[in-house]
Amino acid sequence: MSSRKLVSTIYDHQIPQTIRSSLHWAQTKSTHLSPPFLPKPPSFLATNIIKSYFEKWQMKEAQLLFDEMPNRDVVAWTAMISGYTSCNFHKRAWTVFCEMTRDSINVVPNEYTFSSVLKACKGMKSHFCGSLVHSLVIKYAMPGCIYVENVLLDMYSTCCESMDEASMLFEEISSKNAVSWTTLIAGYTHQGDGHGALRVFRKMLLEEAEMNPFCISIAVRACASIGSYMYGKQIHAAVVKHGFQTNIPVMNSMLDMYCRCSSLGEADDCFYGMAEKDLITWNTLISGYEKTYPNESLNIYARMESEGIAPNCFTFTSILAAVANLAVLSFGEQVHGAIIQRGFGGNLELDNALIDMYAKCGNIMDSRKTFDQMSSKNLVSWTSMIIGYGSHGYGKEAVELFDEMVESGAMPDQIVFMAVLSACSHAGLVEEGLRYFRSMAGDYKINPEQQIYGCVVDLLGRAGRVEEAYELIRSMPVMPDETVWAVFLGACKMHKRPDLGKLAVSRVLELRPGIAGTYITLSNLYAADGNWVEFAAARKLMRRLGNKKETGRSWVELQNQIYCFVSGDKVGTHIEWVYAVLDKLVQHIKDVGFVPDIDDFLHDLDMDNLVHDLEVGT
DNA sequence: CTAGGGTTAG
Repeated sequence: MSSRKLVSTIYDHQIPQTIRSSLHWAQTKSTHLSPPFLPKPPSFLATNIIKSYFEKWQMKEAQLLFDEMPNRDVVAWTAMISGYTSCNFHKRAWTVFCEMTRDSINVVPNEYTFSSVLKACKGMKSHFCGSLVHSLVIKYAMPGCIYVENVLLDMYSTCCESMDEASMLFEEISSKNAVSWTTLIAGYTHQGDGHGALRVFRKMLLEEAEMNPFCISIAVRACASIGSYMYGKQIHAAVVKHGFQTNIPVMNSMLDMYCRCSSLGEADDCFYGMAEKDLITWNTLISGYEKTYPNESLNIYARMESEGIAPNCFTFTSILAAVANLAVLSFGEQVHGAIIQRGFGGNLELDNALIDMYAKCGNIMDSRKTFDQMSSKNLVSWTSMIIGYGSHGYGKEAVELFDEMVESGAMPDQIVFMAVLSACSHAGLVEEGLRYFRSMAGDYKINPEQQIYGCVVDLLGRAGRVEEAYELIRSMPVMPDETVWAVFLGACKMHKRPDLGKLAVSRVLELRPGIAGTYITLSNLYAADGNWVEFAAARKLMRRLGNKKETGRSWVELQNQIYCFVSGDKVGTHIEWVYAVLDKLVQHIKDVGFVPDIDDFLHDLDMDNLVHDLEVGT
């Protein structure tokens, strides 16, 4: 319906069903006006209709009506700005604001206008627009209004790289309220500075500001982000004290906190203690179990379905991650089917999770198919695909995809560089990898982090260029951490360089003592040298640590059955089939000229037992 | 006509 017709229907009292409710609302608000419809429709009536259009996401209708309003006051303008913002059309909201300022003879923005447009700036992540509005706020002598101050705070928190501007502004607010505190804490948390967030939260407690569920839930989220079980537990006590245990968002973030602090038992307690749960509650538990117990994660999902709760995109991304961890292709395909069936096909995050799932389940073709069919891609999409190629040994494809990504205009980050570097490393594309490494600082002004150095050390090390890898470590602008040395250690081991290897071991032990694997490698280095005294000493040290290297497991999926086995397995379901397949594989790799490295195997099994026998004196 | 919280992917 055109707005002209709409206006005439208002005159004719033929109110369409769609706007009857809002009109009714307007009438009850205007009982002092008699008759209810003035010769010209009062601005507030049209404004309320505009508002109700936006609530139904009917932006065209709202705009049409606004365009035909004879007297557009500040309230109508603000309704347009806030309406577009609430529909996530932030740029459009900004344009409306600009139009409004051009009409400044007839209309002057007020605190409502500034609040709305600042929210749009936040949505656009535009520090430029935001500070422009800030200057207008000052010009119109608007500071002092707590609504405007709080949304300015929020805008600076989201649009700035650091929290400096926001916290400065916060200090200047004379009458801070609970919203101001919550906004500041949320700002720190969302920027990944959990410690900063908790510092502010502590200050808030000391100043005895009003405590409410909003603030608690974001503080708990801060605990979760830094993995602080101690603080999380303390805030849990405060939650009980304030009687917030029935608040679902509070308990959801509490649940998430326990999951991220790997206290799944307490997460369970939270979950079962909740009288009321919502979809986020279930999703949080499913995603909490996904990393460590993917099996259990799927069980929880099954329980959720049996209780008649419908999953959403969040649910399915966690489920796909669980399936990817389990690497069970047949299950992954079923989940993919369910996703399409429920109408979640084409969701960006889900497609990214599908790429990852198919790659980890060994079906790189379907990863690529998913990737190609995506209508829009983000960095994660490209990275997932490159990691998939890399782990399948398709270095050339990974490199090509990276170049294609750059051509498409996407801005690479550390992680996607790690992906392409590790793909180069596994495929032996040393020169290509080094070129990418140099381009990071050269073309993209990215300072490589430790993990990038780890990748390049691996790249050189695998290719046998151990000396160059060592030189790279020595030339690093930051102190190499234990992960870099550990990678280097692997290269020393692979290319039989006990001299540099022992150096690497001592660095790893200095920086991160207590990892059994380091001692194993050290002892193997001595074994390769024939130095059995040192070998035994290293093994002894390791045994004293008491922590064992996690057993590596392998499994094959055959006709919808999973057959799981470990090295040296003698028992298991159809273990003889496993060995039959294994024999064929070994024959095949021998045929293509591969010589397996059995050094570790010998030391780990036979020599270790020998040392043990010597120790106990048998 | 205006402000703050909880679950997803590399």
